[in-house]
Amino acid sequence: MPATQSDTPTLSAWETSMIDVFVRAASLIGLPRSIGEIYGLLFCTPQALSFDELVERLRISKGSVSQGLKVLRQLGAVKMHYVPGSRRDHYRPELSMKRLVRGFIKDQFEPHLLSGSQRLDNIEALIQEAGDEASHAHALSRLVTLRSWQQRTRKLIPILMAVLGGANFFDKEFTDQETII
Amino acid sequence: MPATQSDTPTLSAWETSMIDVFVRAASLIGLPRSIGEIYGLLFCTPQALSFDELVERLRISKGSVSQGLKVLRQLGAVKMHYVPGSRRDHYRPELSMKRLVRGFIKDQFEPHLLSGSQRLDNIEALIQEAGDEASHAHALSRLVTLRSWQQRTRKLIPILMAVLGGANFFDKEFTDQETII
DNA sequence: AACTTTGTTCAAAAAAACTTGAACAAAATG
DNA sequence: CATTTTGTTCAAGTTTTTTTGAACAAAGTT
Repeated sequence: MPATQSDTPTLSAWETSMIDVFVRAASLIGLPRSIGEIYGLLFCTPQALSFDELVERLRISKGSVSQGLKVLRQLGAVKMHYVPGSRRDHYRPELSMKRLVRGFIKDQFEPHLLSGSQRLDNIEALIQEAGDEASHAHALSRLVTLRSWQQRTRKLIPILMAVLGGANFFDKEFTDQETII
Repeated sequence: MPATQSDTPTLSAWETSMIDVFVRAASLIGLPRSIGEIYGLLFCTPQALSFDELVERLRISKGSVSQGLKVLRQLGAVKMHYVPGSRRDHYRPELSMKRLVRGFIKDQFEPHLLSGSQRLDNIEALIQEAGDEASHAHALSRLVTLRSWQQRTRKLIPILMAVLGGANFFDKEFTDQETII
């Protein structure tokens, strides 16, 4: 098979299925399909891939790849990888579950928790201002519940990270260059 | 103020803000606005509310309320509450964070984990069938990574529930009828 | 400096998700 | 049994999100 300069090898069956897993996972956590595809292909591929290779192999637009990589970089889900002799940026997937989860929580979760605290203070003020004295007690007690949920969520995150970071003897990966922590 | 038979009291400022918190929380976990509104209003209100009261006070369609309550029931986020002398179904919010989280995980998370296992087995078969012998090793090692992520997620869930269920001395609620566990 | 390569931005198009409301079913009432 | 009450279903309409691609910027080459 004489390869002309730009024949894009189509995705193999197993690659398609594995990418599909990431597309579903992305949608589960509220990220668009294209982001799942990009991370998925990087995950499947032994070498770092360039912008153009992602565009060609996935057959999605440059715009989608550009925005997708931007989000993935923010999340810490991909790392840029210098390839000598190439001017293009190359990308590798982050393979540590702990770092992936931390990135997601830091970027998508904690901001909401924070702004949440201020919102609850605001609500407390509104309850005080409200005319209806009779229902103050109930309103305030619900506010207490809400604050306790917030606080518990905050305490949960470090525990989660500790469990993910702890002695994970069951998932060493010996065949990869990367150390999976 | 002579109340005619169907004057709908508009939502107070604090109710609106508190409902807003739930609308945001809903969107964070991928649920539609209307579901956040319904749960939010139930959360704000001392008494159980009927279907019609939800439609009227939130000013959303019967269809939205019907579908929203269906999802909330599935999640275990609302409970039906019998009100003597009324033919209508009445609803109360589930106030236990543990139960809310469990309902969400059981309904939205675990199914994906399960189907995930079968998908990975499928991918393994596809890798074996694939012609490209050279990349088998890499593909299989990535599959191992994926399985370890799955397994860790599965182990995480009981820990999460245990932490939520454990001695949570800081969030007792004394003023409500319900026991918050 | 003109040209090429590489990647970003953003307005418009396309797709997906959500909401509505009218038609319908189920059960209670008279 | 006809009628009313209560709630569900679903096709069509609306809104939101995602994708595209052409114009643009930045930096490297000749």
